[in-house]
Amino acid sequence: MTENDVFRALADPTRRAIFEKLASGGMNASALRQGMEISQPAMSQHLAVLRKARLVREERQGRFVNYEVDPDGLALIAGWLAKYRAYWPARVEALKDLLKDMDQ
Amino acid sequence: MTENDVFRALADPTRRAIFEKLASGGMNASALRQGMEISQPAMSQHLAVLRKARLVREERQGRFVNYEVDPDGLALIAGWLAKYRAYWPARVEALKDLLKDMDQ
DNA sequence: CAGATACATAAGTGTGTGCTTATGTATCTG
DNA sequence: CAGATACATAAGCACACACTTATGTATCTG
Repeated sequence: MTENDVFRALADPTRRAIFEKLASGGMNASALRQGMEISQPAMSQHLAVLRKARLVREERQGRFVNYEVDPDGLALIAGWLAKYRAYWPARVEALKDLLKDMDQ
Repeated sequence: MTENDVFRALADPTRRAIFEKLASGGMNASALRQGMEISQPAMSQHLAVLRKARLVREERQGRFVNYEVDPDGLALIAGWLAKYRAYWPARVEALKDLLKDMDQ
């Protein structure tokens, strides 16, 4: 898992769609394919790229492999972005509100 | 400028290096090349990609073209990341501190 | 105006990427 | 054990990408 792995993984729209789907709840590779018009090998290859970037992690459950979001990859992006936070001051207040919400 | 433009622009390590250099202060294309072992056309092409992604914007000054960070591209990444903020709760407090600092 | 400087664009090339088809591996079921 | 199911991996192919060399365009200077 390198910075390059993460950015390259997110550079593909299909992979971002897969990631987004997983963000709404973990599921196995077959379930991920539902409504996505993508072949089984293509999905498997995309998941391998996302795994290498630690954007996703697997957990084998018998015959199935359950996938879920791995926070590590996201954290790397967040860290990268934080370095340039000086450039989006207008959005600071909005972000603060978001964080306030996260406290429940 | 689309989400795809931004992620694809950041997928290249040379472009991230260019962006990072610009983040420490605007400069022209020739100055950007200093210490970067990159040809003039390659730099120009990378800057075109970053421009299309609105990660960078230009301002012609006579014979020179001054480049600087454009917040719009960064904001798009920040927005994308915000959708998945539920996955890095451990870093919320740290982020809050960062935002507090930004208030000066 | 002529040359130099700063940058952009065009065209060509090797390599990487995302797909395909085919096959392999692991687990479950009868 | 045999077949089915879930997924991974291998190999090949078309296309995108990052580079190169060559040339174009705009601005400055003498």
